[in-house]
Amino acid sequence: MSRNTAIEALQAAEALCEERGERLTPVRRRVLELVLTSDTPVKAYDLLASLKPGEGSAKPPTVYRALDFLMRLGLVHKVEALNAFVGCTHSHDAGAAELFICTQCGSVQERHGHAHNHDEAEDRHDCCPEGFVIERSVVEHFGRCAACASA
Amino acid sequence: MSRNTAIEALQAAEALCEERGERLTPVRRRVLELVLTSDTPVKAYDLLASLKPGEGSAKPPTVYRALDFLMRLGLVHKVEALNAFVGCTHSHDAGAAELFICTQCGSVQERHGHAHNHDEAEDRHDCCPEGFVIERSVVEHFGRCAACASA
DNA sequence: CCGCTTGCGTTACTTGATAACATTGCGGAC
DNA sequence: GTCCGCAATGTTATCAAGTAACGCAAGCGG
Repeated sequence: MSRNTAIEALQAAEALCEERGERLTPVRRRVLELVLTSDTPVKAYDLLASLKPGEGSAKPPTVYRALDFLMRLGLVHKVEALNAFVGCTHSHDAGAAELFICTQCGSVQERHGHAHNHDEAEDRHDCCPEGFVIERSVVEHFGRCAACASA
Repeated sequence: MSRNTAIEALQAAEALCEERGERLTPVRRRVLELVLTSDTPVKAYDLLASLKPGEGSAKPPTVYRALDFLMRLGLVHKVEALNAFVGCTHSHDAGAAELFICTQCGSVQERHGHAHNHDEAEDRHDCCPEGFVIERSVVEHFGRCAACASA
């Protein structure tokens, strides 16, 4: 993510926390910043390593707690197939996110919508087992982004 | 998966290996059997534990190698969000699998199709970032199956 | 018989994630 | 102001997931 976009996203995150009465503490802010400024998904233990240089502190729970918080607010998403995390700059009330991850350059693009019986339900029941009620969806596409595909 | 379905799937697996010139060795067969006879996704280390009772053998690589083989043949799928594995009884030439996992009873149902630019490409490019070429998709829906939802 | 490939055993280690408990700091009740 | 309680963090320890690297043995082709 570009530096400026990251800064805007950080400010948006502050605003969101303010609005929701949540606290964007230093650790959480730092973790969010690290995720946002990376242009590829970030691993939890890389975050851990990036946090340390200050002192000897920063153990796994620190990172995972921050990530849990950020995910709860929809500020970051986990890429399940990579065990890694990406920043999210979309409005957080959209439907389930759909991720497109380039296996060559590592870039990630996010799209929304495409809900089955999530929101608009509609006539997609031919896609869902009869009676199944979706609560959470994981949709991750791996391939080549436009730039890498044409290279 | 019901006992009989599992037996049929095992026979189908044997046939598939025969046809492809692949070897369904004892370890591989045993792992497939364990995955098929479970009615919920199975964790690698549970498989490991299930394999042991014979002797002291069976270390992680044994299980992961068997699982890699079975995935390569499309006989099992990995549920990325759970780090667990499920058996697959579908014809293996279908498009990307779409999994529906009940968070209450753990049952998994599989559907196919729904390819973006995978096979039929068509007019779904409004769903994909322009120019993105999908190679592999992970689609996992979590919620309540019909039985659990109505309970 | 030789050498190659494939599968498996084994050791050791890295990475991913969480449980459980101690500590701190802030805000409200009084 | 003091005390209580809670949310966040620190800390220790451990479990779970996955892989690298090496060696051996069986099968097969020449």
